[in-house]
Amino acid sequence: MSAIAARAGGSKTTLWSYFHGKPALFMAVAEDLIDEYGARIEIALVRDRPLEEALGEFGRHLLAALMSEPITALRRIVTAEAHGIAGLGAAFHEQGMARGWRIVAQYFADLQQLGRIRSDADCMRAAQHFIALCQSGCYQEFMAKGTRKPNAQMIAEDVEAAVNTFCAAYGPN
Amino acid sequence: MSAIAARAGGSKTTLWSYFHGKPALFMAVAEDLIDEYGARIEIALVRDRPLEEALGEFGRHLLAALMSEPITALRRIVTAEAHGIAGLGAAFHEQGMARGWRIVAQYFADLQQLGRIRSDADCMRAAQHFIALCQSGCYQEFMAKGTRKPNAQMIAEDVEAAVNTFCAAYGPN
DNA sequence: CACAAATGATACTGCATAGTATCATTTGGT
DNA sequence: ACCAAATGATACTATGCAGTATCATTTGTG
Repeated sequence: MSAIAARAGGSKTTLWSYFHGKPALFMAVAEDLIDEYGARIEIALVRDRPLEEALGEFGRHLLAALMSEPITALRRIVTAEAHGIAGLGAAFHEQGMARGWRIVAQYFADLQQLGRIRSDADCMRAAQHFIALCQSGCYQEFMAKGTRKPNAQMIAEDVEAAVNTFCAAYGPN
Repeated sequence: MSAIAARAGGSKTTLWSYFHGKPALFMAVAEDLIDEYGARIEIALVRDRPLEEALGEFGRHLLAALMSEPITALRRIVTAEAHGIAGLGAAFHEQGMARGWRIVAQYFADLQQLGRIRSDADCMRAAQHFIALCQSGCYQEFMAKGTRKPNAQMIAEDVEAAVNTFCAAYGPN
C-alpha cells in the first residue's frame, strides 16, 4: 500500500480514504480492468463478415487482451487468491469470462437462425469451445512459463487452427 | 517451513538437511506431483477401444486429475509464481502439460495411420485442441471461482461435448 | 481572512515467516 | 560401551508489509 500510494503520487492517508484496505483497492482495480478489456473484446466481434473472418478477428483480439500485461497479472492473482479475496474469482468469472461466452454465444445464435451454424448446436457450449480452442496453443505456454508474449505470427496460427477446427465441427451440416 | 517440519513430524534442522531452502523443497514436491499425475493420465489412454470411448475415458481422467486438490493447489502457485520460483513454470509446462499433449498426439498419429483421423491433421495441434475442449466448461469456473469440485455428471457432459466436437472436426473425411 | 475538510509525510505497531544458531537427544556402526 | 553423524527442539534475527496513529500542510468555501 505504501508503494502504491507513492507511485500514485499521493499518501497512504488519502489512499485509505478512498479504499478501505488492500482487498477493496484490489477489487476496484480488478473490476475496472475486467470492464475495460471486456468491452474491448465485445466490439471485436464484427457481424458483417463471413464466419471465418469474424472469428479470426475476434480470436486475435481475444488472445491479445488475455496476454496483455494487465490481464495476465490479474489472472495470476485471481488464480492464486481465488480463496483469499472474497468475490474476486466470481467477478473475474462472471464479468470477464462468462461475458465473453455470452457475446460469442449470441453471435452463434444469430448465425444459427441463418443456417450458418449446425441447427443442433448448443450455442453457449460452442462459444466455450471456440474460446478454449483459441487458448490451446501458445497461450498455455505463455501462462505457465511466464515467458514473453508470443509474436503475432504464432497467435495468428493458433487462431487460424481454432477457426478451422471450430468450423469443421460446427459449420452447417 | 516450521509448519511443514511439524506436520511432517520432523524438525527444521532435518528438513533443511534435505532441501536447501523453501524453493528447493517446493520444486521437489512439484516434480513429484507432476510425475505422479502425469503417469496417472498416461495410462488413462487405452488404445484398444473406439476413438469416442477412448477419448471419453481419457478426458474424464484428465479432468479428475486437473481438479484434484494437489494439482489445483500446484497450478495456483505455478500461475502466481511463474516468475518467482525459477524453473517451476517450465517444469510444469514441459513435464506436465506438454507431456499430456505428446501422449495424445502419438495416439492420434497411430490412428491417423489407420485412417481414423483426417489424414491432413496436425496431431500435436489436435491433441492441444482436444485437451483444451475438455477444459472449456466447468473446469474454467472451478479454477476461477475456487468453488468445490464439480460432480461427475458435469464433468462427463463437458467431456462428451469435447469428444463430439473433436470427432466432428478431426474424424475421417 | 478564517475555518473546516481533505491531503500529505512519516513514524510506529503487529504479525507472519524464512533462515540461522545453539544445544540436546537419538541412532547406528564398530 | 563409545563415538560420530543424524535428528530434534527451540530461541533468535531479519525482513516485508498491512494497518494505525500523529501531526503538518494544503485546499476549498463562506
